[in-house]
Amino acid sequence: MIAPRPTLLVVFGPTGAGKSELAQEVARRRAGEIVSADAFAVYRGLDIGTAKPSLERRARVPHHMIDVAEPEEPFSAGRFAAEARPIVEAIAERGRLPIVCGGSGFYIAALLGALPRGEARDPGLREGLRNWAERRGAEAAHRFLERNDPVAASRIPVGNLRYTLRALEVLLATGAAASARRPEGDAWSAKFRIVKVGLRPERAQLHVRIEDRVRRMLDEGWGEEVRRLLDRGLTGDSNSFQAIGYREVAEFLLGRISRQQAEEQIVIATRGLARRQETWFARERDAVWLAPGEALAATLELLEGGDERETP
RNA sequence: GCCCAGGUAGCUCAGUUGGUAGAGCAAGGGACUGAAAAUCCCUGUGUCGGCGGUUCAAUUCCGUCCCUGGGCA
Repeated sequence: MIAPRPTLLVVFGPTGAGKSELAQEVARRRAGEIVSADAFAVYRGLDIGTAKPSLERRARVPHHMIDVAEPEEPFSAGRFAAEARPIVEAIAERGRLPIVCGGSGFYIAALLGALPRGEARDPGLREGLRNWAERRGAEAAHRFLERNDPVAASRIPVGNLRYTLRALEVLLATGAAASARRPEGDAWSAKFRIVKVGLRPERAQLHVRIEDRVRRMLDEGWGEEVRRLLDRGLTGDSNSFQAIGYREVAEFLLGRISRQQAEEQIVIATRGLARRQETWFARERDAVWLAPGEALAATLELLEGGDERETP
């Protein structure tokens, strides 16, 4: 007999699949609170372009991990996990249902224990490595990694300079091979009975939804939002500005491309994102996969019985 | 109506001094240990506008027709 564990609902799927709507409805019916797992909704001021839930929605159901960083700040999966965990715990302690909901698979994985302990991060070193690689080339960087951490080098394609430099950063910052670092495991997540729900919309339908959504975002003032960020001095170097669409909208504001071109480019980029998200989530073996239409009823069913009372 | 330039992968185009063709983008698949909406890897048969002709062989040469853009009337 193990101690009853509180339930943690995790909802994921590609952009535009209807995750937020599902989480919102479940939260209302099961006294839940939503912990957003979205790498860009963490930023203040990025609202329309990140499809952030409206203030009305947030007033009805408590949301967390939204607007927790300034747009100039760097953010990371590790920081997300560190900040979201106490929040999830607190929700459960209040006797309410924590619902982690988002499309950033890496963030969800980090929350549940996929990252090794210890940041092994060094921004100064990273910058130095980047400058070095700029002069010596990606091949040289990869060769250097090959000599010092052959296992990591064998897993990283020569063309993926970002991964190569990250492995070197870990190596130089900690003195140990990046490939030797082990995920922390389920030390934290074992505290919960985790119910994973994956939304799997039909591809063609998802594409239509994405088109509609991008157009609506532009109609609803995405341009003004980007204008505000630019006026505030935000540049393309900021992490937050890597969010899909922000560069395109900025280009449009500068008159370099037409609104239609911006819209098309954003739709294409979003489709690519949705595809990569599906690839990422396909690894989730213990998830229940649902079509958006049937998701609410099925999810409530899965939650039936509430927290663990008996173990079969 | 005449002249010129084009009609090649879903799109933009390259190319074949005659031996049935290739890039970018799109699309699809995949990887992903603190930038992750990021980063990277893999996948290219299409009546080479239609029809005739020359040729062992035509998308490539010739003729003709159709379509598109520009110019002249």
